[in-house]
Amino acid sequence: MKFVPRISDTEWEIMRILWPKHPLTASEIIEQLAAADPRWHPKTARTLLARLVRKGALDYEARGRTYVYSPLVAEEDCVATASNSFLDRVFGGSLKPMLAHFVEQQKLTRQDLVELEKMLDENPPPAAPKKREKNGDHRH
Amino acid sequence: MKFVPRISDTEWEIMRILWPKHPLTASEIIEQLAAADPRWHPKTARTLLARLVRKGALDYEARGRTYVYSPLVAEEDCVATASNSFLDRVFGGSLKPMLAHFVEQQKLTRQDLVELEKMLDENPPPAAPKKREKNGDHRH
DNA sequence: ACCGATTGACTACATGTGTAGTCTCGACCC
DNA sequence: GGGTCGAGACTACACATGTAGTCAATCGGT
Repeated sequence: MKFVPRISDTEWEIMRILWPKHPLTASEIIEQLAAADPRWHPKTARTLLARLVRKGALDYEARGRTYVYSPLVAEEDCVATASNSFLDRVFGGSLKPMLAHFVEQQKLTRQDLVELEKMLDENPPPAAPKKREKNGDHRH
Repeated sequence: MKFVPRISDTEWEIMRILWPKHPLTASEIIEQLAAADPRWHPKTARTLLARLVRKGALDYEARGRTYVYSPLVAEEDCVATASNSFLDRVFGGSLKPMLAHFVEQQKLTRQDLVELEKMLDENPPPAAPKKREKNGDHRH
């Protein structure tokens, strides 16, 4: 149960830039954000970078006069946390209704299912499957 | 593209009580919430009910001296919205990485996949598949 | 050496969210 | 009929979030 800070919607966009490639300077990050969506304001991005650092999601290191940023938290941990939280919130924690939803939405094709089965073949489940920690204790 | 208000984490817990069975009085709702998690404070629940009404997610009707609440928005619409938003945020909008994630987490068994295929058999995809609206325009 | 551009630091601010308290009034119990 | 209790109305308040502005130092160019 690694610690992952709570990452907000817009903050995710920044993390998803840094996970695949880092370290990056603020301007490099801002450039990528703007490329994906020109509505990004540089100042907004810088604020979010600072917040992510404060939260412990990113770290930076001075390189000359500027900083280069890198993730402090692993993508897979954040993804797992966000997925569990989504699952609990929207589908009461059970996976099958979620999948059923995507099948109904025609987002999921037979081809996808075949590929997933192949993944299972390559990734055989261990004897003792991990159990998921339910209920994210959001109240204090 | 039905309108669905933004529903917060805790508000979801209330919606998920009302969707399967309604109308319900505030006390009935509070009772169910407390049964699931005794940390729920009645006042908190009432505040959320009021907010959901203000947002247009719920409606109420006086029954004697109290109100009975019912959803104004369909569960499937809210689920679809939340799912798309989650998918965009965490997996950049693509379903397969998400499923891959759940397979890796051993949350998804071969049995599940078989059942999904059965669903596909019963629910054959139409000739022209719906396309998903990307990008939730969260900036102003 | 001076000027403008850039960088990070700090500030701002409306709105949303989680959590709950106070206030008022009518209903019900003696 | 007076007290109590529960319902709903309104208020509170800290923290998060999206969005950006101001300020001061500095770097690079001329």
